[in-house]
Amino acid sequence: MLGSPPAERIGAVSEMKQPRWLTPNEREMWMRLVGITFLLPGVLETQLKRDAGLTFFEYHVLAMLSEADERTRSMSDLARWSNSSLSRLSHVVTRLEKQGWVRREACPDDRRATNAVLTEEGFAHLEAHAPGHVDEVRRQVFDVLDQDQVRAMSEGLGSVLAQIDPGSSAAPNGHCG
Amino acid sequence: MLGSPPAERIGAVSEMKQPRWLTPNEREMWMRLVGITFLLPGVLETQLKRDAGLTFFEYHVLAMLSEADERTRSMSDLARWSNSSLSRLSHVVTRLEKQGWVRREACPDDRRATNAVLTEEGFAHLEAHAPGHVDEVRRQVFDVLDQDQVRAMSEGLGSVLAQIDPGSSAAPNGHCG
DNA sequence: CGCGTATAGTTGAAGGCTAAAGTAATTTGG
DNA sequence: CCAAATTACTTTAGCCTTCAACTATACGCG
Repeated sequence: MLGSPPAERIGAVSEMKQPRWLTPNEREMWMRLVGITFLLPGVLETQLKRDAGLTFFEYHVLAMLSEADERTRSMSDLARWSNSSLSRLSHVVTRLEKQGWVRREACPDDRRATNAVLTEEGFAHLEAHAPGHVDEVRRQVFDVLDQDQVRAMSEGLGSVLAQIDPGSSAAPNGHCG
Repeated sequence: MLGSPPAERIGAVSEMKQPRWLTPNEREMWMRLVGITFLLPGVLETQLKRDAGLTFFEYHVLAMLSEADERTRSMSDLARWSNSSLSRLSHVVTRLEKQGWVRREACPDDRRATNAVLTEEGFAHLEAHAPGHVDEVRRQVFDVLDQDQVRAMSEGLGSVLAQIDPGSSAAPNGHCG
């Protein structure tokens, strides 16, 4: 239900606003993209859960924190950087806090804001398991792509991402306070 | 925690098995792919839930059924076609059954097997809302890509998908019975 | 100032997903 | 031809996510 329907059903000339069905090429790409969005997180999560006790999303949150100034970001910024809602992030940070990998701090400048800080243990845990994760990413993704393909996909994916998340390119890097 | 670490930490020549960190190009592509896998399903689901009362995954299941022989597939085949576990599919089909969009049928040939059948109402519902969904897919994805980009991405995504789901290309089309 | 609105974040309930275990039928291998 | 292993599917429980509601602070402006 994505490509064009049987010819008989297109007949009615008077019909307004024919849906712009996907071409065969588009449909093929679409099926593949859907397949990847469905399967890739699960594949990576299997390795992460087994080796590091982390969700793919949790790993990503820790990684985004590790690259921030002073390993600290406001919840809102961290949500933007990890492509999540504030609510989802809040729940996850609560979990990570219980593990001792992240700590919440009040922001002195803006008393509405909360900073999430990656703890030493959190950083150590990430550092310990990053190589295994990167290896898995390589095995599943980059080992089957050559440099030109990487460049081409990066370009296309960048366009789509800019479309679905216009705010992402404007993400600040700092924390508050 | 995906690109190379600061130079000081690479110093130890004797260190075995340096992780194969991502190059800047790879890292850029990776961040974009992760962003899309996190955000795209949600974006499409917003439209689908509002207009059709369907999850992205539910829509996909109905779509895969609609294209099968007699709009019927065994649960196992349907799971393969919709990139899901049998368990997830079973839950979803139960839900779709309650809505009257899908019906389960025993398979006469193999009494372990169950066929999922798209009902008339299910097909009508899909047909009614497919144009809106396709429009959304176009807006979010294909309107920002030219034909060459579509071909290039299709190729790259195909390689990755083949890697993470070797069984997907061998999916049969028929139902049992 | 003070009112309305926007921003920042948390929480709780409802529902979906995963993993593991359970049932049942079929195939395989001795 | 029977036991063991495999395949097909369902179910239960627990975790995760989403959605809506709520608190609290900051900003805009008449």
